[in-house]
Amino acid sequence: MPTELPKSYDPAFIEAEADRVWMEERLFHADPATAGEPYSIVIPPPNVTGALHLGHAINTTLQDILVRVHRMRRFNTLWIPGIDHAGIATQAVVEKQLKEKENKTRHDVGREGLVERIWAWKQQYGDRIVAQLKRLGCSCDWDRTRFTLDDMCARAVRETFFKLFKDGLIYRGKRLVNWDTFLQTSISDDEIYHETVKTSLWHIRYPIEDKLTTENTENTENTEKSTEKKEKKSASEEGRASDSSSVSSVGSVVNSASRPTHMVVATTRPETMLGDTAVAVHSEDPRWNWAIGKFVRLPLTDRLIPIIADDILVDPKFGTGVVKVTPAHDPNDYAVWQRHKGQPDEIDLINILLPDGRLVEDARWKAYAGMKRDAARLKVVEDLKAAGLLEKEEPYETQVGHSDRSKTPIEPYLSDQWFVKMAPLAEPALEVVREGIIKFYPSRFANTFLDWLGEKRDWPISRQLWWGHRIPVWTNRVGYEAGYKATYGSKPDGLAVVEHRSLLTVAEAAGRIAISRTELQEFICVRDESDSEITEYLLNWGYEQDPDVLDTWFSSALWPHSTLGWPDKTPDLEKWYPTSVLVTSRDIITLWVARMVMTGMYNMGKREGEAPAERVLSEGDAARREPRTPKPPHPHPLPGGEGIRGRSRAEASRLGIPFMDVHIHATILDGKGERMSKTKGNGVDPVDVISTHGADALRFTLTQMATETQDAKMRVQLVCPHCGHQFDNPEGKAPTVACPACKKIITRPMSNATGTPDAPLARATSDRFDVGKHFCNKIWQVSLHFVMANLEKIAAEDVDEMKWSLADRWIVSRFNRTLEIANGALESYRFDQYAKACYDFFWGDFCDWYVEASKPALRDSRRAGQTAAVLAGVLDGALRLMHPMIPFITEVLWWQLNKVRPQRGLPGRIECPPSERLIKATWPAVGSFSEAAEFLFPKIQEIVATLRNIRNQYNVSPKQPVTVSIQAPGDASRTLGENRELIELLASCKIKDILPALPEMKNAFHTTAAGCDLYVEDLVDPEAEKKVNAKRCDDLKKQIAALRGRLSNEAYTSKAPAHLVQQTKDQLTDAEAEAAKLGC
RNA sequence: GGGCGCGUAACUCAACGGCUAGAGUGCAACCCUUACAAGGUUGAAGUUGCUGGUUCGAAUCCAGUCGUGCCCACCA
Repeated sequence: MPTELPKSYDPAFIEAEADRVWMEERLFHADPATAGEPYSIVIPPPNVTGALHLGHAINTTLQDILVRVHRMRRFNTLWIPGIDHAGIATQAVVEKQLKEKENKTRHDVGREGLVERIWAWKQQYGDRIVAQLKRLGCSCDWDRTRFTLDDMCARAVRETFFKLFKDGLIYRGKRLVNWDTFLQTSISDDEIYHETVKTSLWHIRYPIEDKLTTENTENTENTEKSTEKKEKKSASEEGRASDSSSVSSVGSVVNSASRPTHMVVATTRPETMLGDTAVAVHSEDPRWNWAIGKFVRLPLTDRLIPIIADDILVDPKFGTGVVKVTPAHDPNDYAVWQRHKGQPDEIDLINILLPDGRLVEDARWKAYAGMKRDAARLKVVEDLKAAGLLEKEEPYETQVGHSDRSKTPIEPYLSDQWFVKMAPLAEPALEVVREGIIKFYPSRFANTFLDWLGEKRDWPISRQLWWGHRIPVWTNRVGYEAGYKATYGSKPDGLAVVEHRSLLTVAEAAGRIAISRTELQEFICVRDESDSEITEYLLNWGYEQDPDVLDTWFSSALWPHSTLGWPDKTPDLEKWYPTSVLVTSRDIITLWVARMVMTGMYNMGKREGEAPAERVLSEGDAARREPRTPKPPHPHPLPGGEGIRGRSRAEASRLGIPFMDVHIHATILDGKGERMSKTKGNGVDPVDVISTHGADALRFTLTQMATETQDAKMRVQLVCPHCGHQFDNPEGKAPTVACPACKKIITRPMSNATGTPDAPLARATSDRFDVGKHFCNKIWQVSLHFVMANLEKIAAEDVDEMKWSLADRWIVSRFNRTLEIANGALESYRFDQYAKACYDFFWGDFCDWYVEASKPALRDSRRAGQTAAVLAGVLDGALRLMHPMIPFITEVLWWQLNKVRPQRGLPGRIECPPSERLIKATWPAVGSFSEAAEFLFPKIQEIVATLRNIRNQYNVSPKQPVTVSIQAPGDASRTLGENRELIELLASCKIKDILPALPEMKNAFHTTAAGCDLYVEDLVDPEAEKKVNAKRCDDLKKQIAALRGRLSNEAYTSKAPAHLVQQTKDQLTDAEAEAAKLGC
């Protein structure tokens, strides 16, 4: 470090210095062998797709605060950083780039080629993210940086998949995916945008037939199995239908003569009727419930499909009350199919589309086979018209989902996917949150978790992508024989097949593979990626690895234990799992938090014997259980050495839960109240803010904004790269704008914009961060140029509290009070309160009052020594207190303080054990208070404020001292007398007398403060006096009236707490006394 | 449609059911006072969205209502 620190606050210098030392001395590095209770956090891994924005900045700042506090509290603290590979988003970005730069598709470069390119891209952008985190001051253990697609995570993924597969929790099933018929791939929900499309709503007649005709025409159905089912079904439905008509309410029985002969359904996609397998009505709709169990003849196909009841799908008040059901091509209808599956009224599922959007070749709709969707739609409508089955066609506007990538309409498309069964995994996860073993802060977010997980919807985990963890399942898609023949040139004989089977059995028993079979296929999950013996063998037998990859959340779900080395029993895992807290934003409670709890418990839970993952809470648990909604604690100290929480770590460890607390923090919004995101282009790069305000200012401001309920809105401004002018970011999405000051063109910092020589890239920032910058400046100035400058001049002497002034005792007590508030705030994740406590203390108490009070004392050789000691002790404590929030400035000031005054500390009040580096210093302990000083000093503040007020009212020049006499009751006059000099300095006045009784003061301005009479000489102006005092009198009168009213209310005096009643009485006495003095 | 929030000074936000509802910014006046003009002192600024209820007492709790935001499900 250079010997000379810059005179003015220079964040860039400070950040570089502190960062260099922290890195050189590896002070973020954690070692499991070190002593201390474990404290650990895993970072929510940012997506590698883009640069970080302020949302990430608040998230990581809060984590860093917790990490640094615990490091100072002597926990063995680890913060693991990392990045998420972000499946589809990343692949899409690279594919887009490929198209733009080389005009190639992914098929041109092939699977390996594409993945290689994505890795290269990842390297660049991953490094950028890490660099951003470092600039923010995140004290992550960079040696442990993980990536969700690195080898370590891959092993955990592989092992988890294998376990789930073996336990029968992974299965193959059909699912409706969002299918892009142009790119022929499924896409995620996030990549769909909805567009309003003008189309028609077609009303189609479906003729009703009863059961008799059914059996005659059933032959048109193709599979023998379904005929069999249908007959059974029809019979049972018949029973049910008659049941319902006899049971249901008035109006359900309709005269059969009036019954219609057809049903009318409305649709915007008429071609899908070819895949209809039912029509649904509401079971209590009197218009239709008589028809449940009967059939309709599906036009154009001549198929009979059942009329079923589905009260979830059908809203009887909407439209005709009849809904066509096309399970293979509509998500709601698919849900109907699922609901009725295995029930007596089970229905079929018919796919009519090919991956390219043409209609499947099928005897049932020969006329349309091979046609494109839109052509088929036209022809279906035409044919219905011709058949007289089109009731009407009306214009209609609807929202149609489009693929963001091909801009073509999405088709819901049925395909084979892998799923994880949720029920067995979800139940234990629900339990630990219900029981408060995992706690949410704020607590209301537990509901989000519970509601979502409570649905236990199976989790589709396969994605038709190339970027991700490939599904480790090999399938004999082509049958053994063909594959075997392709490899060995002949069909396998019986012996070979038997040998093959037994080899598989042996491998399965050895835990190398797991097998599941359907009638048509065999699925083999290979446990170890490096087990090439098995995989080569399988390939030779004609097995193929599933081409899909896993949902990116599958690897994220394992993050807390995979990053610590699981499945190995590493020292890291032993030491730091479960992690202490998860800090994240509310939008991924379901996608991420819930899944981490499930997989954590599944992989890490210690099951005794055969006991299932579910557990029964013991009595001990119940005793330890705390109320679900704890009130934010008022100042109280952190519990001693047993962690920031009182819950048992051992229990959490046994259950395998990934973290004990979940803190959901506020969301950062732009000036319009919209969430910051890359695609919207309203994200602000924290590094830009660091360049304009400094990292500490950024962190302080974000901490202050981290309230419990309110999201943080901030107006975004651009900094012109030409002239430095700062102006509001104009609305709209134009990539460039003109600077209002110099009129030159600049590029807006949107997504990955880089700017051009003509239009350089602007920085985005916000004047909301001024608070932090001003605060840091204040800290710098007072610490370096006042406190330390004085400490250099004044020799250290032993602390002797007997020599302390009122102000000395007061500031030390205030420090401890602040520390107590900060501890309570941090314990309940109320970061805003922590920031406010620091700010109020440092600026409001220390700078505004104590520093001023110390000035006369520092000039007095008898008092200078003690005052210097108090200044040093308080500054020491304050730097420790604020370091987690604003680490750079406090660290650099700390070094200087060490030089200037290496030994400091106020025994029993503020202990200051020395430390070379602040990051390694201890967190202060709450020392004892001075109640008397905290009572008396504010009286002086009040008198000073009143005198200042009078000066301003009278427009007295600051250079012109006024003469003041104070009449104060006995004790008070002694205290005031001791602080005469202080009052004189702060109020710029000259005090003549401070006495219990003053002679009559005729030529003086009279007012009151803190129960004393103040007389300001030479300011005699009855009008002005009246004006100044009139307002005070008004207030007093109102107050007296209110207090009297309260006391005369018997309900109040009898029901309100005694201390409040007493307080009211005291206030009344004081107010009346003051009113009397002022002659109100 | 379901769920969760929010509505307090011109702006951004605080405020365990209990002192005259606070702070920062902005605004006004005065001050380059020997740490700091990125500063200091003082001041103005509020029917706590609206209506009703519970209570000795409501910004706070309850009901309704209007406005607004987010998440989820989305209409044949």
